[in-house]
Parts: sequence; C-alpha cells; structure tokens
Amino acid sequence: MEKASQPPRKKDAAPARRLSSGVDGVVAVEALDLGELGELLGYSLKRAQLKIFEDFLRCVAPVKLTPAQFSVLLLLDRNPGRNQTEIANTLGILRPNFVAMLDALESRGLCTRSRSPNDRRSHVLTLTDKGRTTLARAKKLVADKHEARLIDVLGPQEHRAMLEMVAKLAREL
Amino acid sequence: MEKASQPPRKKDAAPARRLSSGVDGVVAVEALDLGELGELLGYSLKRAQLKIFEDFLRCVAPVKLTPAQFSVLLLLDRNPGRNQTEIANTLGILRPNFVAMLDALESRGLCTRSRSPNDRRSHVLTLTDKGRTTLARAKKLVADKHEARLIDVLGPQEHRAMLEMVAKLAREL
DNA sequence: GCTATTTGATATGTCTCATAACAATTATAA
DNA sequence: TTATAATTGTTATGAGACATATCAAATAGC
Repeated sequence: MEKASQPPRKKDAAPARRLSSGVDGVVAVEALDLGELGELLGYSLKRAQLKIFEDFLRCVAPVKLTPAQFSVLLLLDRNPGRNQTEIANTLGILRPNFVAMLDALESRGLCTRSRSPNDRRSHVLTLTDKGRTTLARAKKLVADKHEARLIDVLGPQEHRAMLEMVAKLAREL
Repeated sequence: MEKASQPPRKKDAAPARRLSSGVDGVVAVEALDLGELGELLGYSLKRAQLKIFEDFLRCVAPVKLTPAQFSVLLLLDRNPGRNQTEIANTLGILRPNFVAMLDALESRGLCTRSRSPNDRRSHVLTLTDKGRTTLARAKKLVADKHEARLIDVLGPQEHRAMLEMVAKLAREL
C-alpha cells in the first residue's frame, strides 16, 4: 500500500482516476462519486422527469404535441365552454404565457376562441373536430407507447404506487 | 333552486359552474375535471418536482444555495481535483452553462479554479474551507428540514421506495 | 354613474438549456 | 519534428419556460 507520494487528500483516499479503455483508443474517465446525491429525492426526481418528457415527445411525435399542449387538449375535451383563465389556472400556467400556447393550438386548427355571450371579456375555448381526432391519436400513442414504456421499466405495481406517491407529493407538499 | 334565467348551455348539462363562497365574498370557480391527466405519470411527476424544488429552496435559504449549486458543492467535496468538464458531465450540465455557475460559487468564495500542472487547459476545482462549512450547513438543513418534510408526507417506507423507483427511471429510461 | 375588478393581451425580464465558435493547449499522425 | 486533430474553458447567442407590470375592453359592486 504505497500512498507515499500523494499529497494528503482528505482521509478517504480515492483510487486511480483515469483508465484508458478499449481498442478504439477512447480514454474514459472514472465515474465520479455521487455521494449523498443519490439519497436526494429531488435530484433523481428531476432527472427522471426529464427522461419521461423526452420519452413523451418521442412517442407523441407523430401528432406533434408537447406534454403541455397535450394537457391543454385533454382539459378542453373534458371541460367544454371554459375560458382561458380557468384552463390556464388549473394547469398552473400563467395567463400571459397561455396566450402564445393557445395561438399555436388555434393556428393548427385544434381549438377555437370565441367570445362568450354572457361575458364578452372572456373567450370560450372549444376543441375542433380536428382537435378531437388529434387528441384521440395522441391518447392512443401515450397509452400504447409512453405509459407502456414506463410500466415496462417499473412494473405495473410500482407504476401504480409511484403514480399515487407523486400525486400525493404534488398535492400535499 | 331557480336556474331559470340562465341560457341553455350545451347539452352535457354540467352542474352549476360557479359557486360564490365564504364570508369574504370571493367567488370560486368549480374545480375542473382533470380527466386522464391524473393517470399521466409525467404530469404529476413534474408538479411534484416543482414543489420539491420550492421546498428545497425554502429549507436551504439560510445558506443561499440552489439545488444545482448544492449538487456541485457535494460533488466537489466527494471528488477533489476534478476539472470543469468532469463535474459538469456527471451532473448533466453542459460545459458552457457550467461556467457561470462556477463564477457564482467562486465569487462567493466557496470554491476555486486552478490550472492543472499536468494539463494546462483544464481547471482543477477545489472546495474552499468556506465552501466546506457552507456545504456542511446545507447538508444539515437538507436532512433536517427538506428530506424530513418529504419523509413526513410520504412515510419512511414510501419515501425509500420512491427513491429507488425514481432512480430506476432516471437510469433505465 | 363611478370605481374597482376581471379578462385577454402585450411587453419585458429572468432563468434554464442548447449550439456554434474561438484561443490555448495537448494529443495524434505523417 | 511538423502538421493536423481533439480537448478545455470560454463567449456569444438563441430558444423555451416562467414571472411581473401594464393596458384596453368589459363587467361587477356600490
């Protein structure tokens, strides 16, 4: 055990740092020690969330919908006749930022704004037929590809358990 | 129950939409139907993640560290002598974006950049004493306040289970 | 009627994340 | 060795999400 020439580096002597690897001459760097980062729920949660959104985008790519757009279409379908403020609020989107989102959906012919006869300030949001069929296609892609992949990785029990835990955190924290 | 004067609104007779509530005269809007949004893991996961980061910021506010900064300090402590590319890569941060992060930490005296004698291109990153004590304070706040809160909401078993599931997703998806 | 509030919208600013390009340095090949 | 390629830190820049202030039109409350 010769630890002579090394400068005193803490007490938890880390082993050799670099290992040149493989026939292709690529020099790999030894994986770093994540330490207590692995015990930080928020850290892994964030990374999982990014991966999940990536997977969502890939699976739903045929209908060109982002997770946010998909959630808007779902809400419009389930809650016809609502205005922008109501939809934006329940999705946690601020009204100013919701304007451009709606512009994009409306310009693609997926939904429409129409002045409410009761309150001419507000716009009643409605899914178009194209919006409904697009939503139907998206739902199928989400169920068959995206959620299926998650269930495949986690297992059905854990997937269900995780849904509940994550909903509880979103609700009660 | 007089609902006479209202104009006929669609056919799927949704129940009354607005309920004026409370003594303070605030008019609440009936909660919208989230539909299958509650079954979308990514949706709740994202909302949970935002709440967790909020809670982290609140708990760690006394030492003024963001989750990203905390993760950098943790990594520097566990992996002394590494350069910017290595630290940034393992945290999933792109090198250009890591520069400003390091500027902030270095300007607060929490870490230092020094040219490596072996490879004068790279900067060896080192935690300062102030960085170490700050990290120690942050770790205590995270454990005693932040993670404690999560365990309080989820329960110890579920908290542990969720850690593993989320790590699995981040790893295998 | 008069004031305050609400709704959609615009402008703006910040923050995160991603890409291209560059100088200095090192590695590799001819 | 010299010429070429690759790497490191950096800057500049752009896209996207997210937040605030402000506005005109419309409505509500007094």
